[in-house]
Amino acid sequence: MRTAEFDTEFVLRQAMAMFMLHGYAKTSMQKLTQATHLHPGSLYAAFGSKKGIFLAATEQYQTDRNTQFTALFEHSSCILETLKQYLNIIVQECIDGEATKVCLLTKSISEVEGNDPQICHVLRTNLTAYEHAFAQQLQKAIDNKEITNGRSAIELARFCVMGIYGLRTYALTNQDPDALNQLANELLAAIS
Amino acid sequence: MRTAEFDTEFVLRQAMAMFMLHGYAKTSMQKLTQATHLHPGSLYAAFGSKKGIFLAATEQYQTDRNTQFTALFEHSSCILETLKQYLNIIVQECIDGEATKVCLLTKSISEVEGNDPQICHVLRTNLTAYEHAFAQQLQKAIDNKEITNGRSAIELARFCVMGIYGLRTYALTNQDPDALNQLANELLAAIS
DNA sequence: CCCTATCTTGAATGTACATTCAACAAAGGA
DNA sequence: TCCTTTGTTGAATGTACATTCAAGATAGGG
Repeated sequence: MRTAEFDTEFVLRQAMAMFMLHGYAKTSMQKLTQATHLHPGSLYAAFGSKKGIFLAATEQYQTDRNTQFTALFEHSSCILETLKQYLNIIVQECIDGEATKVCLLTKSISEVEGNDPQICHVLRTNLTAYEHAFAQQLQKAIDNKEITNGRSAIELARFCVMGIYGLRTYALTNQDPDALNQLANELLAAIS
Repeated sequence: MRTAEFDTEFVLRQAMAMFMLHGYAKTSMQKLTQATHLHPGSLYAAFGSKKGIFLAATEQYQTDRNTQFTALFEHSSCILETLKQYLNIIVQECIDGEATKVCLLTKSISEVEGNDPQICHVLRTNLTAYEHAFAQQLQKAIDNKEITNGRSAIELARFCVMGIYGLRTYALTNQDPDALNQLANELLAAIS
């Protein structure tokens, strides 16, 4: 027998970074072998194909993001305050992040839409789960009476994720921190 | 002498559609020759390279979009009402458009960001011009006293385009017309 | 200590791509 | 009419890619 030598999480996080930086199509197997320090054969043995690597990286991304989200909101007494923190983190990622400037899921679904229904379906499922995670927190805020505008948690969650998608895209056109912070504040104001 | 036989606008609009459907990287010269009914040599004689074709298509896209925008707002007596119409058009494009589901500029800048500074710069410039066009209309609405919330036209325009970017991205995850229309209404409410 | 099952290595393979170019066609001036 | 200039054609070129695979390495069981 012989056991695999590499750390799957490390490999997937490196791959993830490549896909976020260069997109799905322009991330070559060569870039992936360099970033992961694995040879083509090992990557193919572990993940089957470039698409397999991408889907595994996507899953790792979702896991990591979900951990971060849960940690932030888990013991929050004021949901709106925590949401504000969350938006600030995103703004910061947009300003000084290299890979984290983008969301792997939205960047990829935009690239792949109409070309690969399988990848699209996985990405859509993950993004819908993200929306639901927001809805859950916003429901708590409604129950709390932090939010009293009569709009449903689902409705607010949709607006929230739409705002985040827009904010990240807008940041590609304008990196001014003041503008981005103002947008984040306006988003928060629009749901409270 | 001999004169060129093709219609540049037709060629660029066909190319545009290919780039919107498949993205920059996955639009091969073969797809472009098929869509434009031009042979590689003619395309290269006219535009120099694939990048040249893309940049020319981008310019045509901006021209077409600007014509549409201007036509809609030119003789508008109620800016907010016209803005509502504009958002409805976008929602409709998201629902039943094939190529028009996406904005060529945002889709491309998201794909190409970090890989091609030249293309990025052109796209950023065009998207900034788009934002300014909004600011101009919103300034009219402020002068009109249609909008009296004290926020500047620039600020409102930023929020507006961010919302549109987000709406288009959100539509890739959820095609439900009710959800999209509601988001459009909430966006409008957030700026009035 | 050796054997075998599994992992690693990286050169080889075939394909798809962007780009070039030499041959051909047309059009207008001389 | 013919000649020159410009447009058109599409096969040929070299490159970069995803994927494969045979040879080598390693670890644990017998």
